[in-house]
Amino acid sequence: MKQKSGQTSISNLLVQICKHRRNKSNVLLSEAGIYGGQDILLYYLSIEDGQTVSSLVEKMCIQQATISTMLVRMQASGMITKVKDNSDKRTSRVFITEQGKEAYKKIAKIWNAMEKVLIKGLDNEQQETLSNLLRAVLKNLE
Amino acid sequence: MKQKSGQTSISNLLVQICKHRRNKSNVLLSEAGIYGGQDILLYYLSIEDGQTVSSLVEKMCIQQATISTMLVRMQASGMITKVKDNSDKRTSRVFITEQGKEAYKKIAKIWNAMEKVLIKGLDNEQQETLSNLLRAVLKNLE
DNA sequence: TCAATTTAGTTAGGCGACTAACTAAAATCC
DNA sequence: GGATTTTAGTTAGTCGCCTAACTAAATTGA
Repeated sequence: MKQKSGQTSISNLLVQICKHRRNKSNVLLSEAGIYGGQDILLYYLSIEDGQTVSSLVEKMCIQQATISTMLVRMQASGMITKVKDNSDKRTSRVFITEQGKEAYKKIAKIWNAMEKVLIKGLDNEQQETLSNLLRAVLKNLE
Repeated sequence: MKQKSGQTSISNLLVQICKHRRNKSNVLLSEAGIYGGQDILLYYLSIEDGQTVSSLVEKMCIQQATISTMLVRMQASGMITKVKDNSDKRTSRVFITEQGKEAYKKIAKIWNAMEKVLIKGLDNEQQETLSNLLRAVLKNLE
């Protein structure tokens, strides 16, 4: 059996979708004063404030180095603050600022809007099916 | 109806999948001596050699600026060559080198391997369903 | 014909993401 | 208790990707 590849593969469809999703998302996020990637960080901080950098790294599935420079920028832009932990002087705890909270409100709206765009025209059953299949794919990658 | 968001949304699943897919892909591609993103360029060149930069930009859905620096690097690493077009001195034509062709052979194998990983455990019908749903999502984004 | 506009690419600078090499602090172990 | 190892983060450097500003060449249009 000849395998699909290139243009027609699921892999390529995913790449295309992510490219477009990211582009659309970035346009909207820039209106909230943040950059793509920072939204996820603010999401996790809004779930639990004052986490360590390592904790965020684990949840966000990114490298320490990535988040490190990201936090420098986000502190500079006033979205978060970083406080050294006294009980363990290696670690820093990250807190979301009021400005960050305001930004996150916009982010939540943007995510909902993005989701609506993505699933436009799909009925509940199709959404469920897609969700299940994507979960299977994700599992395959982990 | 409460909308799904955050962790459980299709948008988030797609982000997760793409992150993992990209990571896995990058590991394999680095063994072929190229970086993520360069594979797609070599793919389009292998389909049609000697294209203009604009032509590649259109197919790859990226900005001229992105491909411009990318081509500088890929010419430096010996994957492609760039030749000024005499009939239109604004344009350059991009050619894949022998080394680039060798790299592409590896890329094709990597893509097939990636596809296999992605769809592991899904039967033909599920693959078809997923493919159709992803196409619908992609259409929603365009 | 010659100025104005469009088109093709490049350069500069910023962000997310990565690896590798590093510092500093905590934990472990002899 | 002191040396070794592990853990937490940072810094430097590379890439892909983007926007904005720029150059140069082709096209259009009065």
